[in-house]
Amino acid sequence: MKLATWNVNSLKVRLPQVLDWLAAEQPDVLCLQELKLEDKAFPLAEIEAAGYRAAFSGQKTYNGVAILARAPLADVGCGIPGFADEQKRVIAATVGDLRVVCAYFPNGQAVGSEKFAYKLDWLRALTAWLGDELTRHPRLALLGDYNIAPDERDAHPDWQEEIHVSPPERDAFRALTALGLADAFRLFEQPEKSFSWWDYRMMAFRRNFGLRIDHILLSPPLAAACTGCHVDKAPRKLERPSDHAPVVAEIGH
DNA sequence: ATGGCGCATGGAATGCGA
Repeated sequence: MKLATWNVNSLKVRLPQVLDWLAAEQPDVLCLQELKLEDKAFPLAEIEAAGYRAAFSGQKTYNGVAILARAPLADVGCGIPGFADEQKRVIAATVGDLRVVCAYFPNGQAVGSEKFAYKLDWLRALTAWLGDELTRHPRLALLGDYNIAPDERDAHPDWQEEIHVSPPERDAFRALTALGLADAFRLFEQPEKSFSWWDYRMMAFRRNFGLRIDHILLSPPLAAACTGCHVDKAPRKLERPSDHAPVVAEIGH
């Protein structure tokens, strides 16, 4: 079974790339972030024609998340229960015996800003909810754009900003793994300077000036069955790419 | 210190992302 996550930075613009990628990679589950479109504009017909079903929660201009899956999606929920938020950042669904949570974590803008405080509040709420969710669903995967580079290896040495690498953000990431969730990427040997996002500017992709901020966290039974995890840089090389690349994890039976 | 690119909105210039 193949699980994947991809921040597409506008599903409207990236739909042809998403359809090509689905056809080529045949994931069982693909989580999308930054749809940047309202639900009425979601390209459901095209995705169903590609052999996938979809659960989605979108809004105009910003945010927006979706789970695409070959199998039916059950028990769909949007947002973090008990955390009032107009920003569409979380969607969860059960696919077979798997609980899939797709999340677009807040950017945070700058350490100490209002948006940074929101990021930390959001992370606290997410972590508390997932603690509950794990008791109900032992086979759980949290996929998405975390906007956190968990440790030193996950940021280019020349990354100057504090955002995405600050101690409070990394503490919040560790609070998630402390629930028992494993970073699928780090279950395996990986090339040095493996990243999942590269700025559009400064020829960042060509220089591999990036961050690893897109992650797949797996609960213990899934981590035990995980046979591989990698970043697929191919879509980042296309014309008009998203600034993020897909991350893929393979799970055995 | 700033902008640099791309996307959205709206129909130019601005906000935002990371």
